[in-house]
Amino acid sequence: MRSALRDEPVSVLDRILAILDTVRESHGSTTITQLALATGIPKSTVSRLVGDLIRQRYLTRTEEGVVIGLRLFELGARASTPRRLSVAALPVLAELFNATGEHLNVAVQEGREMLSVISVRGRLRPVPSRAGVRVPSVTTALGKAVLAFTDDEGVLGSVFTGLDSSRRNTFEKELVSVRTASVAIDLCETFPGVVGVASPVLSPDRVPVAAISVAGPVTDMDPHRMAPLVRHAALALTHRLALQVA
Amino acid sequence: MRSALRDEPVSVLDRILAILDTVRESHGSTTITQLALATGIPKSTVSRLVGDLIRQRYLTRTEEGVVIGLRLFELGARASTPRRLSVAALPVLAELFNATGEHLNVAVQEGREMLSVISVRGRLRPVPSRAGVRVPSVTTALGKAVLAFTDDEGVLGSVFTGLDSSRRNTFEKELVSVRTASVAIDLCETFPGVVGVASPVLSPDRVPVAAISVAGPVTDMDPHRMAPLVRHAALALTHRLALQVA
DNA sequence: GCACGCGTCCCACTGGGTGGAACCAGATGC
DNA sequence: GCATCTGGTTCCACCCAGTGGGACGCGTGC
Repeated sequence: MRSALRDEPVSVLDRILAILDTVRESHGSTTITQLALATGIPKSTVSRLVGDLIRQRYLTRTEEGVVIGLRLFELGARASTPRRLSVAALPVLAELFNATGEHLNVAVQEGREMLSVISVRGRLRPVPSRAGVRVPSVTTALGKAVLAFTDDEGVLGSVFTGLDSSRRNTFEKELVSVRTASVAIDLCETFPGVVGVASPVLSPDRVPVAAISVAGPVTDMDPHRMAPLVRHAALALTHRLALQVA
Repeated sequence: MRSALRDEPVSVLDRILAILDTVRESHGSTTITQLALATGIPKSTVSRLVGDLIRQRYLTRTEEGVVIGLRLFELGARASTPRRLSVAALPVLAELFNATGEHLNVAVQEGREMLSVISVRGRLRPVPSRAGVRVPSVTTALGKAVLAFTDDEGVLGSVFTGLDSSRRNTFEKELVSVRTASVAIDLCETFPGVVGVASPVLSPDRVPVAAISVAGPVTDMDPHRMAPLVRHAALALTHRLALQVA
């Protein structure tokens, strides 16, 4: 039916979430018309839904268009996983930052990508990642660190799709070596000129729940000097999370 | 109609937002049944909606119940106002923290309360406020700093309600003096043993958009020493925001 | 003036949402 | 063992909330 560029959301909930996600993806701001086009929802419906969301301050209208509102910020700040990780990771990150001075990240797996949950600014400019942004799992150190310890065939499969068989083979080899070293390296694969070094954070039953990484300029940061520091931090975080149970 | 303890949400959107807000308010976690009771929505409907929200990862199920999920964290991290403020405030906060070493907050007005948008840990334990939490406008330095510069009668009125006429009178006098000093003080009114000192951040057309505050132990922090530092920081932030327009 | 683009509003139609009831699953009591 | 309770899920016939095409208002640029 309909023009249907994509799966058009039918249920009210799907529509609302589609609108929210589209607003998020539109860095900066969107208009009603753009939202209607992007989501495939009729303009009048978008107008009504967005109006309601603005009234509840889940969205806000600025001169430049519609943006995420304060209520969503409030909700996001209470999200369970990021909070638990923050509490446990703060002292670990402080120590790691003292030792390195570089850009730090703690990220969790989200679909076939990694979602940065905490981010500490180092000297890198522009900042390659902030809390709340996604980075690809295949190329980043964060992603490789987690994937190397993942048993879930579904996730691995979905990440592999899109790689031709030769790249896939070298990638699987890389994961094996990451598994033995407990450290993954991203040599300018994701951001030009940026090296990343990451190590996985495991739950008590050895399921990877997150990864912690250091990133710096390729010209001036030695990944092999960073490796033990990052591994130590990840182990410390793993340990603190295990205790945190409460 | 119906039993109606409160305004029962009818539209799907209202129901979803009511559920999300209830999950947020339940520090920790909730169950389907508790949500149904709190929102007045039939259990079967809550079950279906929550199920959908979990499927989309806006909520997550843990052993202890339902909690805020990663997608909401992602959305919240992209919220417009907090981001703009963060970018502008970071260097200002860094300087203020160097000068004081105390707990810092940047907050915006949200209804009759203040919503903390950025929070820097000082030596206070337990931490009185974190990013994403609300504090009352009437007692906090943050709230008074903003209220003193607000013209909106509606907001002032709604904050005043609940104060008897004598308290209201002294409060109005306090706001006048805050207006001349550009600094508000909270002497253990909100948290026992905690002093707060705040100064407003204004938009170019002199509407209060936020406030910046220092908080420390009453035993060991002199509010009058802090006042000029906080005022300076607020002015700097006001200035940086005015430039940021772009 | 006219045309265009964006947002809002209107209102008759209809199918997605609803919710009471039945059903599971696990825990607790006797 | 059976009965009971408490959480959660599933079913499905009914019906009204949500829908969306179209009209409208407003600003803007030609």
